[in-house]
Amino acid sequence: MKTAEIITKLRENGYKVTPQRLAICELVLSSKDHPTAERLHRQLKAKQPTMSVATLYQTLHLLTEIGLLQELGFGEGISRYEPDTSPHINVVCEKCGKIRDYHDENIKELWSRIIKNLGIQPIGQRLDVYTYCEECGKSA
Amino acid sequence: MKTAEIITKLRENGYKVTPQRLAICELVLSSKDHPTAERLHRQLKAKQPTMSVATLYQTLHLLTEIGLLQELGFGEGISRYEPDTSPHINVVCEKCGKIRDYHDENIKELWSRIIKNLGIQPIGQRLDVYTYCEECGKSA
DNA sequence: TTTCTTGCAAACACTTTGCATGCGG
DNA sequence: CCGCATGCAAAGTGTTTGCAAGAAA
Repeated sequence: MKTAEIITKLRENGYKVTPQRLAICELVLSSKDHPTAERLHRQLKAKQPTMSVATLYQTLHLLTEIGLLQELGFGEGISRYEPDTSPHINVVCEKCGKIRDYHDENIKELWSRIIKNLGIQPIGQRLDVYTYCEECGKSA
Repeated sequence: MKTAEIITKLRENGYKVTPQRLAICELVLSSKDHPTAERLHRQLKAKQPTMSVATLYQTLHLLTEIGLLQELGFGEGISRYEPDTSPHINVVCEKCGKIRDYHDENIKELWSRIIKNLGIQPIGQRLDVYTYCEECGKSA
């Protein structure tokens, strides 16, 4: 997502555009590896040393609010953030916690059929599959 | 799950059978409404006033470990516990947090396709749909 | 100028840990 | 009797809040 689009989205939803918000948005919306808040904060501080966790969390929440981000809560109080909000499968390694997104047309089709049967209007979804990734599988 | 079965399961996995563990197991394994640790603790204390949170969490973890329970982590550090570990959909209300399980034949089909297409042996899954439940939908 | 946002620190909620006592097998 | 389990309280972790100062529109 381009910076210009982000600015538009923020303004559309009544949020002011600040350097902090832009930095957070650009980082998290382009990330492919489901970062934690802690890691985002660490990366952001490298560029803007005064970046506070309060601002980070506040921005993550507003992005979730306007549908640009999904928060994936795991046990042990850890949340990871994911910019891909379309229906797909999160392949999660139970050992190292790595997450890989998996898109498949067949699965999407089947999923929409299930949703239709359910007879509700979903505002989001989360499809996790827990497994051991290749590296962890070998050592297990 | 019957008490006798629980005892067998615990022993099979090398865990001692204590009154606390039995009480926790009987409560959580028969619960249909995805309780939080806090609510379980409150209910357990009514019967056994000395029941500690430490024991509760330790037991919840061992049940997860031996596959009798699934921990559903949400944002904000809240976990809910679910005794149904078979593939099904958690219909979660975004407003009140209520969770309803949904079983559907297509889910089995979805599940087997995931296994085939991904070429992995999953050790668990989590399928959430976020929506507004009937009561909350009306007021929204 | 007005309102929203920031950054800091303190507060918070939930969960885990350390350790002495106690019970299961 | 040995070793794991319990209960308590303290520590820990990740997130949220209150508030004064600062920036966006």
